[in-house]
Amino acid sequence: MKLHVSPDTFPPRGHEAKRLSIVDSAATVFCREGFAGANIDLIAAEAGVSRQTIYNHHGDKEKLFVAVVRDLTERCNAGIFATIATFPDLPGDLEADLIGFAMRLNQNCICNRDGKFLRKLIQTEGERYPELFAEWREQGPGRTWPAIAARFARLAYGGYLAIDDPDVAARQFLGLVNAELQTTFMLGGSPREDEVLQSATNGVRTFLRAFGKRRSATSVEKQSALASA
Amino acid sequence: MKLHVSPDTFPPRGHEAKRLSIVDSAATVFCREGFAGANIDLIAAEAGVSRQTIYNHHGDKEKLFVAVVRDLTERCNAGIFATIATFPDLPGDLEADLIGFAMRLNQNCICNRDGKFLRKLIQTEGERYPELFAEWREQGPGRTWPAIAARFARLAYGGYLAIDDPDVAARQFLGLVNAELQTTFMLGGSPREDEVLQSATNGVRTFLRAFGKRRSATSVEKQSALASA
DNA sequence: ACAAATTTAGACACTCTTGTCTAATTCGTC
DNA sequence: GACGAATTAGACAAGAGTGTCTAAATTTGT
Repeated sequence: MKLHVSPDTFPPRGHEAKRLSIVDSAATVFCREGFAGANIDLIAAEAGVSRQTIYNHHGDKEKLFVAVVRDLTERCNAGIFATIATFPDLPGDLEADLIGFAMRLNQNCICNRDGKFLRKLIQTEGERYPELFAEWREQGPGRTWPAIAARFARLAYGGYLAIDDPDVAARQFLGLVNAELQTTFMLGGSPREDEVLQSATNGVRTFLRAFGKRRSATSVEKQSALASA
Repeated sequence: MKLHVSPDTFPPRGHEAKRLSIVDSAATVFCREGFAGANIDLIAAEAGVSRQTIYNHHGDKEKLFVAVVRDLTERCNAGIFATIATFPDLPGDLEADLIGFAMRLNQNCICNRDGKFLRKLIQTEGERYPELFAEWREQGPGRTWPAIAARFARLAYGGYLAIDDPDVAARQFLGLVNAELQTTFMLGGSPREDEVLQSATNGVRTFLRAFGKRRSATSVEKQSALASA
């Protein structure tokens, strides 16, 4: 009698797989509808799970929401630190290397599913859960920005850049590299890869016009415009 | 018949005054609670109006929301264009003048009540009303960004700046000037004035390191690093 | 002061959602 | 194959919110 109608998904694998599936679907729905607009039945349907299972796992709509944010924060942070590890400490072509770094950061941490969702949840529900998002602020920007700043400081110390304040430079790097994506980010969309590349390229070029030394032998051509002053 | 030149002086009671009060309170509540979480009774209470009056004026929760966004877009745009009119076309001290412009833009258009609310509504409900926010995109960034770019182009033509692409430069100017306010913006907060000034100052300095000519006599020191060629 | 228009408070029907409960079914594991 | 744990569908109570309606009170124009 019981006809298990699960058209797209695999049959229930295990206990943890179900938990993951729930948090995943919850993230999707919370982002699309907002906390108040999100519907537990919809989350359950999207996760291919009965409503009761959600309550068994998380107890409460609010607890589920907190679990979603914690999960996203953790995964995003891991991604960012993994990407920071690829920062070019000994650049061959500084411009190309920084563009590559910016692209990895955007594609793997900011424009991907987790990054988009976390950003949206912070924007929409940040004021309602001050302690939760204060935690994000400490764990996220509070740790990643200094880490990026340290890498820029190392480049400056190595003679590749002329930087006064590495913290300011790091924030400005991020601002420049994302300068052309702001509107898309606001509306919750995902920029196409060529848009990301365009923004990163323009951003890095301006960054290097401000902070670059013509030292780094390989990219002499790019610096020539600067030198033509 | 209703052609009265009446001196609609006080806020207390009037037909239009009530309409304004409703839209105002609705903006506050929609921003705080999101569309789904917003409660008509709460809006009515906050506006000092009965629930029925809201339905008389706007007919519908959704129509009320649209009225709020249209209202905010219009007022914000007016503010931005008014501020663009103060752009320094013939700068005395370029750095100081650009910092002043950035401060006016931030304080009067981005960090003020209307700007904060509009930004939040776009972020939270943008995906649910594609046509409404497409309209905003055209009327807002679609018109203000080129206007700012034109001003930068004029500065470049006047020999004050070395800019390749004025549109890119304009977006990067905004990105730099707000680089240190991103986290605060995300969480829906209002940065303190000294934070805004700090970000604007740092942003403009970097902008001028990238695009400035050492022409502008007053800020020679900052350009010296660049000039060390 | 009078009449028309507007606003108000409250009741109301209706829908939707949360979270609980139960009994049947399925899964994991031995 | 069998047993305990997890999952399921469905019904359910309780609460909240929207939008309508009405009769009374208030404001507004003349």
